[in-house]
Amino acid sequence: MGTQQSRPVTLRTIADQLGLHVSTVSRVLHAKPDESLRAASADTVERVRRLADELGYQPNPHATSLRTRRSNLVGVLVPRLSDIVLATIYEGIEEAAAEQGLSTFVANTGDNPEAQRTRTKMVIGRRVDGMIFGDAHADGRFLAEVAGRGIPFVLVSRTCADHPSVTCDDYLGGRLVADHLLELGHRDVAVVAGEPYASTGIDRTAGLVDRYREAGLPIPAHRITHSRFDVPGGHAATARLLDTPEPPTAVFAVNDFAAIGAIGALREQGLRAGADVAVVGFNDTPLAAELPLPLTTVRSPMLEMGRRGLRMLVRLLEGEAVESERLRPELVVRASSAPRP
Amino acid sequence: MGTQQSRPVTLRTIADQLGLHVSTVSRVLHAKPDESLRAASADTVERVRRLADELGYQPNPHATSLRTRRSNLVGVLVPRLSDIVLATIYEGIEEAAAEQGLSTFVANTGDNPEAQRTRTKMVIGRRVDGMIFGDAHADGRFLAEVAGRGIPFVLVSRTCADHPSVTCDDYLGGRLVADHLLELGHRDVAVVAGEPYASTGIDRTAGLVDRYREAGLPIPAHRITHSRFDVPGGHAATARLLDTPEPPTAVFAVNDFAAIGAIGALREQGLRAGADVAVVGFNDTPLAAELPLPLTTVRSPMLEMGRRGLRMLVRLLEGEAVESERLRPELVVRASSAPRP
DNA sequence: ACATCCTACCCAAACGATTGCCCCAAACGT
DNA sequence: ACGTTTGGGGCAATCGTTTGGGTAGGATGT
Repeated sequence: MGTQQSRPVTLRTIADQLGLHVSTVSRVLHAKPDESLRAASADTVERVRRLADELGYQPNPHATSLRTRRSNLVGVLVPRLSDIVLATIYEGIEEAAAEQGLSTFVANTGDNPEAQRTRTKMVIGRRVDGMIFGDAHADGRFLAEVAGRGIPFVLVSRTCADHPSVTCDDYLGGRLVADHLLELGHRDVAVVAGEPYASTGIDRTAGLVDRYREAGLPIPAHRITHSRFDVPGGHAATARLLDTPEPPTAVFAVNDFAAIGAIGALREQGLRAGADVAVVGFNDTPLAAELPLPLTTVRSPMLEMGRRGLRMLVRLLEGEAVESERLRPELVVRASSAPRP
Repeated sequence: MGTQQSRPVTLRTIADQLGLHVSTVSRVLHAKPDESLRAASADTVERVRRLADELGYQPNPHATSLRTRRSNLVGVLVPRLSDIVLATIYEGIEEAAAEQGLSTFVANTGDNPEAQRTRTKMVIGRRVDGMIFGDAHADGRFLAEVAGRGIPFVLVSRTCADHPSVTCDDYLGGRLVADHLLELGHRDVAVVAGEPYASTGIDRTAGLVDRYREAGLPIPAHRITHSRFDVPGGHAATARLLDTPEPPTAVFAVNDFAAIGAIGALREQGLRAGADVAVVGFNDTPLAAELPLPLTTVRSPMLEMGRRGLRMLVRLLEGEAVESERLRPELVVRASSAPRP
């Protein structure tokens, strides 16, 4: 824990106490084993190390960053941390960052372009080494700007153009859902497709739509509607989808929360989710399994996505060429998806 | 947006370009109106300002921090960001921090004392000006250590000893629940009390228990059981509570997620939440209103708690004396709390 | 005409760590 | 015996800001 209370211990504290020069102490403490051997005698190395942790020495990161032009900081932008999906991804990022000795700044942008700009500027002002965006918009304008300014970054959760990203294979996820619903006999499915600018929703929808088309059952446009990624969003969207002479026999919501909203909307119309209408979500958030009506959903490796995203950024910062990763989703069948009535 | 791409623009860039000394530029850019007037002529001030934002100058925070020994950084520790309650509180913190020109580091500790120690150390190593703990443990040992080291901090969500904190008035919240259940005629209520080290659960429980005692209906010890603050935790705890000859007619779970778990456990026993057994949660998370069985709960001002927590820390850093704040909870009655059958 | 006071700046020393270069002494080679 | 290497460290500049002191030249006061 270090015995110091007021005076911060610096390299000089140690150097003076040992009659050495700060540069020597710096080399001893900083360099890897191979280096420190030629920096000082084994005996000196030992004395320096011992005193350093006796005093609880911790290098001043501001001084280091100033000198090295490397902050060991990364900025993370997400739509909302109170969305458990992004929160979990961020947990992965933070975990991996800590392992690498990096720290992260995270900020919400609410998917608002202006906030994206101002928050990015703030974060860059803090001299981060790189950034991770969890709120990429399909139109890619903002990210093009950032790339143009030479800031290294990677994307998580959503893809955009060919910026490096770590995502779930959302398209495949959509296909898995289609396979499942086809198998259950559903010929008429509606999609709560999420925000139109999010690749997650776009790709999940595309996967399902393509698979249905391949099965000879093209999904008409009026069966697809956009929505927010939350409960009220899913509720409203589903209400719209049900406002038709013949309601669909299955609803695919591209997000678990939207799916919960969908269940609510169904109930409101006197339809029983899981019996009259199959409902499938996406992400397998912890709640899905524990709902009164356990939710069929697609598990996406959120924590892993965050971890890999950070490691990809690190490789990028080291100058390596990186390639986008697409993680494998997995269908989890539960009670909410019933066979076609 | 700044026209620079590679060479960072510093005070010197501006000074050289204007034939001034960096110190002059620094004063012009840094000081408040009253100061900058005596730092340079109105004309010079104007030229400096114009060039600064033409070049998109952003002060290097590492240099500033090194010099001033103030980092404008605050560290935040929470049990888990993927818990929506803490995530929301953190959003409030981050929001308020941004308004004050501060940045935050946030880390999960999982309520694990060792993680609390190592993460705190990391954060302090980053030279934060102060900290906010959302994971205080009732036993206060760790926080006493931190206080002993002279790190300024405040608590949010949970209280501990007399460290300054911003919390919901959890005790009152518990009483509100008791009032409600008493009014409904419930004479036999069980409590899913959360983690034993969290003041939230402790106080909410105490509020309910005290009120019931005052009503002449003391709650026996076997009606109270601890649990994790999540769905499986609430499920398991409720299962234990139901494993008795005469099940209670109402269950108070000190957290919405635990309440959802409780509803599941009831169903498993063939009991209908909201009909056979009243269920009340706490926090009024966005889900509560949207559940298949809308949940009676107590609204706690989570975002506001975060915002106030940060502002309290700022006051503390400015040397003001601060006093703990207890925010008002509000009972929200929904379908899950039925009158006693 | 002299001291005095502003005005509008400049100087230089920090803050703490990193790093290319230099240097001294002992050891070594031939 | 003398030049060369090597082991063990010291020197000093540098990163970008802040801030407690100057100081030169003009205006002001008497």
